[in-house]
Amino acid sequence: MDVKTVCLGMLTDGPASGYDLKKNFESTFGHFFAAGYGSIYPALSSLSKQGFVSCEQIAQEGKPDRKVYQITEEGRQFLLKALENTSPCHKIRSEFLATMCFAHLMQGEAIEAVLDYRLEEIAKYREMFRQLEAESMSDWEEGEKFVLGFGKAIATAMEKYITENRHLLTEEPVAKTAAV
Amino acid sequence: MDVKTVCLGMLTDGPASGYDLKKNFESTFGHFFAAGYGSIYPALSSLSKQGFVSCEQIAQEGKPDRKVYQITEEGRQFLLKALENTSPCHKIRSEFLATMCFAHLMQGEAIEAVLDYRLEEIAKYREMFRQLEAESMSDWEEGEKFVLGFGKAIATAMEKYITENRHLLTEEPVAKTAAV
DNA sequence: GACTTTATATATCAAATTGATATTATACAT
DNA sequence: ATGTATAATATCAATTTGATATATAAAGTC
Repeated sequence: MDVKTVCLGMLTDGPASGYDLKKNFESTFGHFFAAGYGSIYPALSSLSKQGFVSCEQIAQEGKPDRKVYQITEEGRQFLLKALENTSPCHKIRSEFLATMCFAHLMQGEAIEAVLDYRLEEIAKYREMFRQLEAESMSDWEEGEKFVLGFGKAIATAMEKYITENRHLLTEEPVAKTAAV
Repeated sequence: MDVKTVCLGMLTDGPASGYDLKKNFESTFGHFFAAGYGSIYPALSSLSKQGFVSCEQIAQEGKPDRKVYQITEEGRQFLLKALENTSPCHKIRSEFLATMCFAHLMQGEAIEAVLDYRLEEIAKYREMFRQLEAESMSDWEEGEKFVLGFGKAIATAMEKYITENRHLLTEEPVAKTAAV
């Protein structure tokens, strides 16, 4: 599943512009499947060329025309086929974990700073989840609720693990010859 | 932190060829920071041009020359500077979660298949962690142990969440007008 | 004995993606 | 006044992905 397919999926919820989709990516989707303008706009032109979306151009004063995309029947069929893939991947790209693998080359303070930063980021996620639940959860599909819960569960597990195990990285190791 | 920096970090463990580094990415690193030949080889040539690694070319019969790279003092300095970044990111790209967001467009059986596949993948991870611990953990740096533990904790949390919440996606929702 | 897969080793390339930047106008703060 | 946020598009170099090409030996399978 690429950015094109995800955009198509978002359009099943109603017509939207590239700008609208970007907001979608920023608020919720982006936390497990990121995309920027650099991939959204090319995705929409490509979908348009393939006939999977139609585009209505709306003139505006002072701003560029608003291009509102709508999924077509062919687009819907393509999406349903794409969703039949029973082995979608789940990948992590973590500069955080890569950095921690090299902790032995770092100063204790730098390690602490990295861990603190990660905990802050996790706290931000949790706050975001909390707000989403309070504000707009009533009209969500079950799938979206499942995904939000998944995010919460992982965030909790990460926070717990880091808090309980950070001492492994920052305490001075016992000298290996101590027992001799 | 890009592939170049991670390769440099791996070379602090001793000289290695691109092929060797790829094996490293496959066995452990790849599970949180993937890289293929298409990024490893260009990374090594680039590091070589910058003087961060030196290269010894070893002739072999029947096979291409083996190019063994070694980190230089300048490379080590560059790496240490890169590790001073106190806000390394941790990103997820999950076709799995994206698919689940569109579960309402899917057949119940397809949803089950996707969830089962994910659970199988997690089981594979856990088995890999188990093997790594049994085989080669004694000579690991603390950082590597921390990262392995992190992986295990997340895998456990994902498995638990999916098992306990999959019914949300596959059970028929109660009709919304039932209470009327 | 024939055949297939795995391991050794490099390299390249099109396509996708990232992250930043450009453009232009309104509106709201400081 | 000056900066920042919002609305809206678009482009681009650099990076990364995933696949493919090349060539040989060893090991496993039928």
